[in-house]
Amino acid sequence: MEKPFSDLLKAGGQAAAGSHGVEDLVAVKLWSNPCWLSFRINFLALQFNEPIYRFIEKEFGLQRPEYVVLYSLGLCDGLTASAICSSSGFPKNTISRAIQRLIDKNIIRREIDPADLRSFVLYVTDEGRRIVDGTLQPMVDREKVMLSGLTAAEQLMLSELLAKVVVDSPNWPTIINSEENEE
Amino acid sequence: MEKPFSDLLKAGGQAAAGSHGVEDLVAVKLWSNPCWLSFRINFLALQFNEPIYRFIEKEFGLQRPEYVVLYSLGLCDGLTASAICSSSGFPKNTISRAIQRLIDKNIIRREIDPADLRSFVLYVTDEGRRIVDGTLQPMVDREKVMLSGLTAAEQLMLSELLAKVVVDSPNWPTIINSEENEE
DNA sequence: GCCGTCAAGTTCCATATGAGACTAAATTGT
DNA sequence: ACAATTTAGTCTCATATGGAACTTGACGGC
Repeated sequence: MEKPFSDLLKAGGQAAAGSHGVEDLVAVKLWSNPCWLSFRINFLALQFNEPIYRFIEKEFGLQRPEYVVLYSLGLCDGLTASAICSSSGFPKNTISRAIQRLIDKNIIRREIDPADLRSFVLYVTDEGRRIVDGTLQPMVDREKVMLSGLTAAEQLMLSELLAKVVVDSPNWPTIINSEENEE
Repeated sequence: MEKPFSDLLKAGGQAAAGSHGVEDLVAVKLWSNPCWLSFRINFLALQFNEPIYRFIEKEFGLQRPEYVVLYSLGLCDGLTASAICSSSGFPKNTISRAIQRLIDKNIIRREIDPADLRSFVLYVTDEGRRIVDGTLQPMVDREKVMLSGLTAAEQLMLSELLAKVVVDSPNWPTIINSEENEE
């Protein structure tokens, strides 16, 4: 009887890794988990987000949705709220609130879009730019730390594989088909 | 002047990928983002979690922390609350509440740990097992969909690389060093 | 064996969060 | 050109969430 491919996948890298250090239940979730991808992804997301957002909150008094808005504008000034929503996955009322607060704090400013009177175009202020600049380094450093167990070639490979999956995402269904669709 | 390695990393796979399909701002966050890792990881975590937890909520009436507890016990029966906390990253009061609700719904049961009267050992009931069985397939399917853009070899490579990073995680500092430590 | 410290869970409470209703502007069809 | 539909953003409200204080049991030193 042959080992199915799914077993290979979930145990991927176990032999090479050994098991020093990592906690018992984490080890189980790593190596004996039919949903290996989601555990690994969620675990790593948490390892990044938790310290970073704790730092940003403490140092600059911004909570996560606020920082998401600011960071998006830092990458690409002049966005609308809805663009930020759909690229970040936060619901629009959460983003709307975050934008209000950032405006109140004078971290971003808002202009009416003459082309569409329903929407607003958002810009980072000098104060906002200062905050982005103050957070970028810790974030980049955190990523460096998290990647430090991989060789340069492995990092590049990981980057490429993840990007490939993200690029493929528009092809995925968003709805999970339950047994029957009633009505 | 040479292209620094960090630029290579963040643009990893761009040439191969093309840019069809993926939304404008997502494309920016993919290819022009100093924090490429955290964006990709968070984006993919969301793409998995959102539909799955929506489904579980609708179909079984469990919210995320409740399901996290149940899933953990499904992998490894007889855990304590604190073990689930530290492997999942949820705070202990959230996990405590989730456990209470699962007990009320007769999805798990709790026994006193004779070795430590402070803690309880948790077990999945038949009803709980039924729920785990009912959710596993959709979760595995969702992962399959998300990975369908990669070849089998690439999937294995991704699995190994992510595992390697997770295994390395005990070596990372949890605290971000701000400029100065007051007091 | 007793005291100070630590660890497991629970409770309290202020706050963040998101579903859904709502307003107003754009767009589409006829 | 006007109704019908869609889209941007806001508001209301019930609920989920996590920090911090708290309770109880374990453990280590003397």
